[in-house]
Amino acid sequence: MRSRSEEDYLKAIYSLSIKGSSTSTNEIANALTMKASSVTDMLKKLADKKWVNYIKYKGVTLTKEGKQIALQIIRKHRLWETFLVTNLNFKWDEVHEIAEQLEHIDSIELINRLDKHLGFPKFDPHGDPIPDKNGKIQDLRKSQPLSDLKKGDKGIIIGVVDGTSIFLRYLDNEGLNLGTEIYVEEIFDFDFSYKLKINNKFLTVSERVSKNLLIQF
Amino acid sequence: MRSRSEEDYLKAIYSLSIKGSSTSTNEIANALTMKASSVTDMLKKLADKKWVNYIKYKGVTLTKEGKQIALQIIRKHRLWETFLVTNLNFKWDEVHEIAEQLEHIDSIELINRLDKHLGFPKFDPHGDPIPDKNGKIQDLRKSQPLSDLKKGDKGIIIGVVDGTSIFLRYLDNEGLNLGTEIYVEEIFDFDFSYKLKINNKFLTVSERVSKNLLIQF
DNA sequence: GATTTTTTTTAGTCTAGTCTAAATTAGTTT
DNA sequence: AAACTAATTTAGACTAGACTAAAAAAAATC
Repeated sequence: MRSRSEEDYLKAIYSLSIKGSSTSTNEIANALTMKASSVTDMLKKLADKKWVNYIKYKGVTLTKEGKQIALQIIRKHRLWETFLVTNLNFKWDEVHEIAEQLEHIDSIELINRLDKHLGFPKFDPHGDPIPDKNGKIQDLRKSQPLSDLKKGDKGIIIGVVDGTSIFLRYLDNEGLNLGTEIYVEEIFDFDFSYKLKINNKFLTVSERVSKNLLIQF
Repeated sequence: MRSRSEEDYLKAIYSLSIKGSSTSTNEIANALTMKASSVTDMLKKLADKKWVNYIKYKGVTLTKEGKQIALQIIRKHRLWETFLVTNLNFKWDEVHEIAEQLEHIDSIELINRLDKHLGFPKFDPHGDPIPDKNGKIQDLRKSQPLSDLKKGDKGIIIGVVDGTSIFLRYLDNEGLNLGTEIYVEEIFDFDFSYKLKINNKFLTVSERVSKNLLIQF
């Protein structure tokens, strides 16, 4: 069996290894808000269990098995988030902490039935893809940050780059939800802020926000 | 915050103290399959937190606060079981282990929304009452074991005394579900087995079973 | 390439929650 | 009430998973 702690490490290593191959001790420590020495300890244990390839001072990668475990945890996390939003009417910025707990519930049967109950969704409420029971992830929908759009372009919001709670709450507040259609009315040169038209109302967002919003094309 | 272990102890003490007031160290150890010495240790910790009244060698009772916590865990357990059966189509004998995990998920908002989603059920799939958000339990539905019925009596199955998995699986197999209407066709003196009529079919159950099945009257 | 800085590992400590074995208290029997 | 038995507690040990501080290795700078 796997401990909750082990699962957290595997998930973190997976996320960090998406960009760039090998992951460093410090990166992991940072992601989990732990000390580097604790990470070193755990990496040895994970290596013993053949879930990671670990060479002292040289960083770590997931083995096939380790990657598969990480994908299953992400699958659980995203399915539970979908459940919370679509069945229990949570807002998409309220579900992360609860899903962090639910993702460790151990029952394959449970998660497969939940998947079926939700209609085998391919994307979670944040627009992130949900791995299937074999760990396969549907190709990401083609998207680009809002900051790549030009004046006069239009598109639909399908996700965010940085899913922190504060940012999601901001979006919700401004009426920027998944599926919202936007039109670029104007781009201001002096600060690269975007004036958007949404349902015939106008809203100006900062450059920072424009880089965080993913638009389908 | 409460650890999972602490919650398990409080729940066990609650269950054991339903019949008889004070609970002994050994009873708890037995219920949790642990050694008595471990229980003693934990009882001291729970007493420090004012969740139990503990006097060395004299057994233990829950404080008001401890009882309230236990009731909330039982509430979560039974709501999750209801969810698993009514929404995910699990059989009632398959849900216990999963609910044992889910009952420790920490979010009051989650459980209240789940309660609402399920239509504020008063009883779980085993016929056990579900405490409300204030810990109030609806009066048990009036019931008696099948073994108290006489020839010619009829009634509806509304619960079981001993909810072990083997027994529940047996019931399911024989078509004895919650809500099933039964008629006592015959009682055999030599072994006190019951011949029942169910949907115009006949089924004979042992004395043991007859003492475990609760019938509404 | 020698020196300094940063990263990583090692060594040793701590806590929660378990255990075994020994000691103590309570309950029961004669 | 003394002696035995059963229940309970104490004392000491272990593991997982975290930490701090010091040592070692790698990377960066001069």
